[in-house]
Amino acid sequence: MKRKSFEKMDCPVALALERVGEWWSILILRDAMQGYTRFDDFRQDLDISPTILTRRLNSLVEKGLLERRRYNERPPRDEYILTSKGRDFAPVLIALFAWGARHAEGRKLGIGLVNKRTGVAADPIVIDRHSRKPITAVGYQFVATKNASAATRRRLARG
Amino acid sequence: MKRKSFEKMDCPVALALERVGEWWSILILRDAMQGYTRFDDFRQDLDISPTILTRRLNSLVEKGLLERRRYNERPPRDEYILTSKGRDFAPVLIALFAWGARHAEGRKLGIGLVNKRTGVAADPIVIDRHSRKPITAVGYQFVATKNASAATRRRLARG
DNA sequence: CCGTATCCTCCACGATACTG
DNA sequence: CAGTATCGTGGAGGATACGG
Repeated sequence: MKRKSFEKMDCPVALALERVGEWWSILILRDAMQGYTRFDDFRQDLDISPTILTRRLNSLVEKGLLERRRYNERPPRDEYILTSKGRDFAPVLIALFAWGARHAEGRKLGIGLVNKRTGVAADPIVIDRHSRKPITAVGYQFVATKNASAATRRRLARG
Repeated sequence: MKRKSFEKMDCPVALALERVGEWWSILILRDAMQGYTRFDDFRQDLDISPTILTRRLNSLVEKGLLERRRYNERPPRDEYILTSKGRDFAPVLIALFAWGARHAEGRKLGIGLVNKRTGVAADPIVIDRHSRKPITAVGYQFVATKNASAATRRRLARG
């Protein structure tokens, strides 16, 4: 049988799960936050089959988390850009990152949130107390890095 | 083909997804944070088939997010309690809650994070700046409520 | 009340090949 | 480079019945 839809549940958590879609979508969003925009970049980074990447990309566009933007007319070339709805998903990724890093038992991960350009590590969870907005994940790399500072490592270990 | 495992990816986000398991697991964790502990409570609240509930519960126990605790010997009765690893997942649920509430287009949800005992609403994302620890979700109800204050509603709408 | 056993269905995902 | 087409599969999830 088809999986029961969470759509009718009166709970934002269930709604969110329903609307994001599938597991791959979350990793695609992660990549998008790092600045990935093109099909083959996603494909290579995720090691995902092109078929399923097409499906997930289309689904994310449909659901309003990504938007397709034509950047070349002949031949037609599209790139996939985060919408504000998609960017709003950053806190979820940050929370997942923190949990995954903290409970990566048996894994020797160099961990850190690193700005790709500057190489500077940031806290995985930083909320501006006044604006109540989380620091956006755009520009930060969610992948594990070998050169995370000891301080960052300690912060992550503490949660 | 079997879905590719995220286990070998060197990214805490992928690891987290792999270790949580399936979609139902996340809703089960949500319920557990509300204080649900027993099989039939989960089953009724989620409207999930008993077969799959058993599977997901066992999986969460295996993965160390829940622990089984016998509370009655004859007949044998178990309840499912969040471990610290499971409790650490609260920020993810809070972030999912916030995102889902904010982007519940076309849904008229009374929204709020409400303490079940006191009925007091809380911010969906509140991080203590000094301890850097998010307020635990235990004791708070993630379900949508009709009586969320206008202020809470506005906070949620702002993100 | 708390599950397990059995059987079934569907779809997310994969492999591969091919096109503008 | 950026996809689509085709075909196949495993496992998550479901229905139902049964048992301690």
